[in-house]
Amino acid sequence: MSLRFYDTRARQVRDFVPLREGHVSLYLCGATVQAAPHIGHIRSGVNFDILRRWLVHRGYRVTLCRNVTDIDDKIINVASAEGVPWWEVSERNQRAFTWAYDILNCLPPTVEPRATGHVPEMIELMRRLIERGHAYPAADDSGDVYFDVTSFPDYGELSNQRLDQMRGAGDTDSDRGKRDPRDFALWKGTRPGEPSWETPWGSGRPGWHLECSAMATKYLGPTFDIHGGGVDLVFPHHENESAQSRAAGDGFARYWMHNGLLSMSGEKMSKSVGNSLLIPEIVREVRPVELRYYLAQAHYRSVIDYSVEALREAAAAYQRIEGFVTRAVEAVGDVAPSKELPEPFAEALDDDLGVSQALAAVHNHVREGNSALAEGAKERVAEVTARLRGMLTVLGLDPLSESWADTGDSGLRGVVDALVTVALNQRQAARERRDYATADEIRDQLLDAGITVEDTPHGPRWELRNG
RNA sequence: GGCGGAGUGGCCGAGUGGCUUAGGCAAGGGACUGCAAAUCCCUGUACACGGGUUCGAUUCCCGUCUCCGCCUCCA
Repeated sequence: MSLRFYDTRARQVRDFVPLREGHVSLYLCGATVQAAPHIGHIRSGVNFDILRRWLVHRGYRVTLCRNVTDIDDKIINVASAEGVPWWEVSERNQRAFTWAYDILNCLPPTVEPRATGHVPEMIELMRRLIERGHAYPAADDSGDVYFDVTSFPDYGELSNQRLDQMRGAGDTDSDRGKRDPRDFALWKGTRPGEPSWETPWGSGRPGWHLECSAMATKYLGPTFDIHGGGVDLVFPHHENESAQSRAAGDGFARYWMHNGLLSMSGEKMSKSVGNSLLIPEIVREVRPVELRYYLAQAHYRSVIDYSVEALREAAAAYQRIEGFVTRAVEAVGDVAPSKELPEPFAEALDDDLGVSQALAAVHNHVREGNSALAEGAKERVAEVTARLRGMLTVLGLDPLSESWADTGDSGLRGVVDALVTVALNQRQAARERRDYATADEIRDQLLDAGITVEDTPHGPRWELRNG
């Protein structure tokens, strides 16, 4: 079967055929850097990172453009409240996003353009829209420029909304100079004390949607393959992007993919609601790789209702995988990830990125591998491990990936190993003379120090306790 | 008012017109072990409710209830 994805516009699963053979152009709505990232932002990052990795595995060259919107009302408000320049706020938050993507092992985008670096492209797009009669400068000389939604018959097709059923956009303070309340701002005229850029229609700053159209087109071309983001962006953001670009004569996105939201106690997590869950807090509960597993395990279009209990369960499930890989490598030495992946796994991902089912294949391999390990069937262990690592690499969850390597313990591991070995030798001696009280006491002391001991047919092995 | 999604066993979470009705976590039993741990094997409890279609529905259709998202900033 071929690769296929659920397309929001078509409202069904469609076979995926890229515009150019062997190449996929992917635009992802990244952050509006008005605050530090919460777990919901990162879910989107993880979901689309897996999409990207899968496309690469399927042999495509992927150009991923993930924007940063570094100017908007909230950024200005935060800056004003803190008494710092707007760009200090966006820089700080962009760094926080980059850090979060990195520790979650999301591969960096091919290009990460910022809105304020693309004002000329936005002006050009507005010029085209005005020339074609789809946009107009506000009648009150405020400097606002609006998109005329009634001029574009397809308006509403992405989100399946009818213009006559819509409420007003209300995306400016006063809707000054709008012809129709549903028109949306391409450009917002200057207000005192706010940053602004010059345009032929007066000075001002970008509206919310224009930057994505301008940047997607600049880096991916007038028509590109996939546009992604959270479902909450479908309307108005993506609807407006699509309207702008297509009214200007561009083909724009051919497939629209949207990830489901993350909720807390059944309520949407949102910055404005104030119940956000920040990444630094979560990685105190579980390790980043376990957080990634948690976010990846549910289908990307489903809602995840966040709970610490579910997060811990996911961590336990991941540790089972990790435990096998660790023991396998101890038994048979390093095994490179296989490029050839089991059919059930590949089938699952081909079908609208069925990560949940793909993980079933992963766990089946873990079980098979554990059995092989118990039987001492080294060749089979190596085979299973290679395939397992191949699958995990595609999911960005390979325990042996350097991305997860602890830093800052240079050389210490060897020292600890030597010390633990001393203790374990004493424990073995105690066991041999059947002094189990002493043996167990040594084991307990190691556990208190964060070291778990397991007895195997080949002698004891130790690990640092997770979490 | 309009558009859309969802209700699965103790929990998380896939999926399907009947076939072995994923997978994980937790629980119980067994194997292994000095005891543990890890691992393997086995076990139970499902498809919100009411109708309909069908030889057969958790899966399709209709209705009801409940929850959530979007139409306002949002991943």
